[in-house]
Amino acid sequence: MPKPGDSYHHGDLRAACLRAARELLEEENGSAGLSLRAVARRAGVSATAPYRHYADRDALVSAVAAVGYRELAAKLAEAHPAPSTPEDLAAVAVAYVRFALDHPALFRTMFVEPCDATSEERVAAVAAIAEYLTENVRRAFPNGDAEALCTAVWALVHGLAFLHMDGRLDAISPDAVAVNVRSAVSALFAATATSVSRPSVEN
Amino acid sequence: MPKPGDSYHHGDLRAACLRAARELLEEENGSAGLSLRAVARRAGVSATAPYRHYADRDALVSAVAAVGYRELAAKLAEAHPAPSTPEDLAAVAVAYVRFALDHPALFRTMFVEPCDATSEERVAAVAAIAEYLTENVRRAFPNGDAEALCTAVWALVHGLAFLHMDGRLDAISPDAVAVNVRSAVSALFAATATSVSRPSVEN
DNA sequence: TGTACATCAGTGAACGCGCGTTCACTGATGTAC
DNA sequence: TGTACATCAGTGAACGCGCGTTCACTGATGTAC
Repeated sequence: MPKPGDSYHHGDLRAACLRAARELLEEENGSAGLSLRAVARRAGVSATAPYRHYADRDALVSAVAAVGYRELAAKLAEAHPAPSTPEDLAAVAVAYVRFALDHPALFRTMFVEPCDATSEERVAAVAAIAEYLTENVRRAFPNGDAEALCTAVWALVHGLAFLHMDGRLDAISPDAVAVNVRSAVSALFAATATSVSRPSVEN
Repeated sequence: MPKPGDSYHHGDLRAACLRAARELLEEENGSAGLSLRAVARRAGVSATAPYRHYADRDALVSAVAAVGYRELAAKLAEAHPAPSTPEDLAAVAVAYVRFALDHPALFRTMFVEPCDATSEERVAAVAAIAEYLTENVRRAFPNGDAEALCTAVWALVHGLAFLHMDGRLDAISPDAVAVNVRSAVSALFAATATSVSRPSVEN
């Protein structure tokens, strides 16, 4: 017996739309936004079918963004399940930038499309990432201002992601990018480690 | 006697298009891209008139982006004409973020629209900013790795700009944003100051 | 100084496009008896 | 187990829109004589 909403005529068109959207974003060459019609076409369904599952284009886009946030969160966790040292955090930072470079169109959709405050799914997904980051930073720097450091780190990796995506920095290979990210992030962590009078092994 | 290309029928429609585009970007509510027709409308001219001055839409957009880069460069220089200390640089960083928040649509056009490598004007304007940043960082940290630090700082302010623009960080007032930026940037500078064995007054 | 002419900036109709969204529909599905 | 029916996912035609771009044009300008 199929799960509710799972296998009607099409067989879970809702999920199929998300998948189609993801595919389109992966292939995306230009900068054109996601279109409902293109998604329907890709899902092999009439242009109006998605309206059975999404109120309008914005609802679809918000849902796609939510998927993206969840995937990003998974990648970060995968980079290090429970980061507790600056080195661990640096690995997470590298994963963040790598995700952006691996899925630029999705990343843009997540962050550039206007934030739909009414999409609970999306809001929850973003909040989950923010919490994850803050929690990890707090663990790595128990005596620091986790809030501020978290903002700085997020901004740093976010900026690196965008600048690299836009070709503003000329690190060609993924490895070079990783080195780049790692050194920038560790500089930031070093600053915090020294500035927040924290018991140091060396001293 | 009018300068060449200055006062034909319209009186420098080329410049008028740029002005119109700027106005549209200032007013921009949504996320819709700049359209040639909208620019023409705004300039009080037929839809096809701009084609006398721009090969196509991309050419116009690239020209607008170039204007934006020049304005940004001016704002940075205005924040501090020749920054030589970390504090001076922090002021420049604040100016960068403020520019983005004051002109979000323009900023997006500058950085999100695909980079047209064939637009000399645009390439030159970007290069000018990169040089300006590197030069200043080099002056402030003569013994540091200016290249790397420059990337980190740029990424940091760029990320802060985008996260703030997208409402991901909840600093409401411009002043709060400035404080935010300043503390993040100075953390980064502090790291560099300590890590690059540089003569310190305190020690 | 006056006239004839070449230049070329701006016009307006037209093209084909993809878009978001509406609407009345149709037909497969699950369910009540 | 078999039939009648209600539900509702997906259809397809249609709407009005703004877009980028083309084309033959027109009419103001600057210039040559």
